[in-house]
Formats: sequence, structure tokens, C-alpha cells
Amino acid sequence: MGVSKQQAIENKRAIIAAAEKLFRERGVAAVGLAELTKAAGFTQGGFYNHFKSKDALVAAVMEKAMEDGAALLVEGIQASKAEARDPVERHIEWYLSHDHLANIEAGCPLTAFAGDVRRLGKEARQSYAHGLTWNFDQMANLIAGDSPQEKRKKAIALFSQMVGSLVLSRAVVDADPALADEILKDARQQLLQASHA
Amino acid sequence: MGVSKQQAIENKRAIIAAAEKLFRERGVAAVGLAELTKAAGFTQGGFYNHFKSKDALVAAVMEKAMEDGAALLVEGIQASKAEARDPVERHIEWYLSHDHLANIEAGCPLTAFAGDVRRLGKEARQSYAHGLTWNFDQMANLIAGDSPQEKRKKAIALFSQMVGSLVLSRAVVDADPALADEILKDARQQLLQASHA
DNA sequence: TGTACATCAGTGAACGCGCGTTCACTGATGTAC
DNA sequence: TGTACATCAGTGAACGCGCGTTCACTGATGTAC
Repeated sequence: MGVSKQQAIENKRAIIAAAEKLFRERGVAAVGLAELTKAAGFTQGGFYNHFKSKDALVAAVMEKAMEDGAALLVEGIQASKAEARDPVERHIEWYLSHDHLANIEAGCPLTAFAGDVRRLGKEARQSYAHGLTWNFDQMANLIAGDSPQEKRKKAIALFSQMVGSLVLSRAVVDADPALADEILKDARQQLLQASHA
Repeated sequence: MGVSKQQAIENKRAIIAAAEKLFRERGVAAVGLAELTKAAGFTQGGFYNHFKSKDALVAAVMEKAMEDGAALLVEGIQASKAEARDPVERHIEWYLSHDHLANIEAGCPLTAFAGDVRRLGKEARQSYAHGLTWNFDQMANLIAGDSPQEKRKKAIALFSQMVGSLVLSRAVVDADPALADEILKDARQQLLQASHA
């Protein structure tokens, strides 16, 4: 229809953003291009002006999701400084909150895509692996420990438990909300306790 | 073609078994009825003699997967008795082994379906929640602790960390095998250490 | 600065294809006498 | 025990539908003069 170059870039971003929300919520395979471009405010045909295939979109979505996830962690660390709180404690409380449980559309992408990523294209899988590596590095920096090796081990164990708790809690939140609550609460309790010690 | 009643029951089991393997490996949404019935040795049309819909098959698969997962745990406990080993330790080592990492087709269904179950039918979600409840109950029985409440909390935390480690390890095993190894190894180390204390 | 034209993001219809589901048919199994 | 017939698991083709992708076309944007 005739659109400025800047507008076209913004439209591409809108497609990626709409796709990310839908992919997180319903899974990559279950969301079609028609639905996804419509959610971004466009018709299906224009999609290929921006991406050479659905797989290319998936790669772009994963890269963007990892960037946003990184920003989420950095902002959390900055906020903990402003609030004069321990950043690890603050991160645990946020990660295992009911807000985060319910908000799969905007929360940690490493948990949101954990089940799907195995089945996605190579580029997306690499973005995910890089995102996880970066996440471990950042968390290791925040954690108390005698050596870098020990800090890294603690960071990996802590993050694994947070991911497992959130994944399991989300898996049963519809069928058994009380169990979902219990999983989240127990993990919060234990991890906060361990971070004090 | 004319088939005995017993044969028909075995054929239904074959469809469920083939579907479970494919669903675990590639996701429920990505596997069609044609592929799945062919994998079981039949043509597509006969499917509806056994199931009223794909959703009904998904429910049957989830129920069977949970039963088999329960049997896996029970067998592990019995084996640990025969071997005079601590059952929790043995379970951790098996759960976080490279064998289990690679063998998504036959391993713990709670991890294999953790990402997918949110998007499945109500019956399947309920089977999953029941399976998780049962798993927590069993593991709490095996764990040392001052009270049933404490044992349960420890069981939930332990299982969450095992699931998180395995999910993350599987998520990156193609793109970054060294990282996948590290996640598994660190979790094994830390959880075995904690189980000794 | 104003005019002519090329660019290209977006439209909407169409493509072949595989999906879940339906259906008429087959023929060995299982039952009734 | 032997025969006639109903049952129903399995076949294979077809259904409408939505998928990812392609394409001719539109028309405002952006460029060349």
C-alpha cells in the first residue's frame, strides 16, 4: 500500500512481537502465519517481504526473546540496587511469583521456550543456548561463593530448580491449582533459605 | 480385514505405544494420525474404530505414560533394595544420566510432556497432574526428614531441580553439548551431596 | 522546487499439501441355530 | 459338530479446511533529473 521505510521496520517488529506472544502461549507449531500476521495487523501475503520463511521468523523471535530476557535480568539487578536488596533474593522472588507463573507471554523466555526449543530450527536453538549461557554467567556473578567454579555451579543449580519449579507449576496450574501453588511456594522457601546461608 | 477381539486390543495398544514415542519426540501437535497409525502398522481409516478423536488418543497416551512412569519409579526402588543402595541416590543418578537425557522416548513422562501438557485436552492435563501428585508422594516416602511436611517439601524441591536440569540439558544438547553435560553433571553432584547430608 | 518514474511493503487470491474426520466396502471372527 | 449370518477391525478414498508459500497487482514512498 506504500509505506515508509521506517514504518516497514516497525511493522516487522510488530510481526515478531505478535509471533512471540502467540508462540509462547500456544507453541510454535500450533500458530499459523495467517493468525500471526493478523494479530500484528496485516494480511498474510506481506509476510514474505520481511522473512524468507516461517523458520526465519522463529529464529528472529528467539533472538528477540533472548534479548528481552537478558534485559529483564539486568533491570532486576538494577532495581535491587535501587531498593538496597540482595539481587539473588529479589530474582528468586520474582521468578517464582504468581505473576510470573501466569504471565508466560512476557516472562523468562528460557522457561517459556524450554519445551519447544528442541524442535525448532538450528538458528533458534543456538540463540537459546547462547541466552542460557549468558544467563548462567550473569547469575554466577551475583552469587556468593569461594571460587568462580563454585559460584557457577551454584548458579546453574539455582536456575535449574527455578526453571523446574516454574515448568511443573505451569504444567498443572489448570488441573490442580493448589499443587501449582505448593510447588512454587516450596521452591521459593527453600531457595531463599539457601541464599541466606 | 477380520481380526480377533484380542488382536484388536493389542492393535489399540500398538497405536498408543507408537503415538507415545512420536508425541514425546516431536510434540503432539506435530504428529498426524496418518504417520502415527502407519508407525503402528495400520492405515489411517481404522483409527476411529479405537478412538473417537485425536484428543481421546492423547488422553489415552498420557494415562499410559503416567502408568509407565510410575512403574519406572517402583522398579527403581525395588532394584535399589536388591542392590542394597539408597533409593534416592540411585534415582538421582538414573534421572540425571546421559542415558535418560538421550532417551526421551522412554524416560520420565513428567519431564517429556512438561512443556506440551499445558496445551493438551483436559483429560490429559488431569492425568499429568495425578501422575505428578503420585510421584511427589512416592518420593517423599523415600526421603529422610523430621516430619511428613518436611519430607514432602524436600521431595518437591528435589524433583523440581531434576526436572529443570533435564529440561534445560535437553534444550541445549544439540546446540551446545558441553553445556548440556555441565548442567547434568552439576545437578547430579549437588543433589547427591545434599542427599548424603 | 517540481515532475516523472522506480521501488517495494502490503493486499488478496491462489497453489499444492497434509491435517482430522467420514464413509462405503471387505472379510475373518464370533455367534446362533 | 456343521452351517448361515451378523459383527466389526481394518482398508483406502474422499471430505472440507487451514497450513506455508507464491504471485499479480496496488499505490504511497523515495529518487533522479
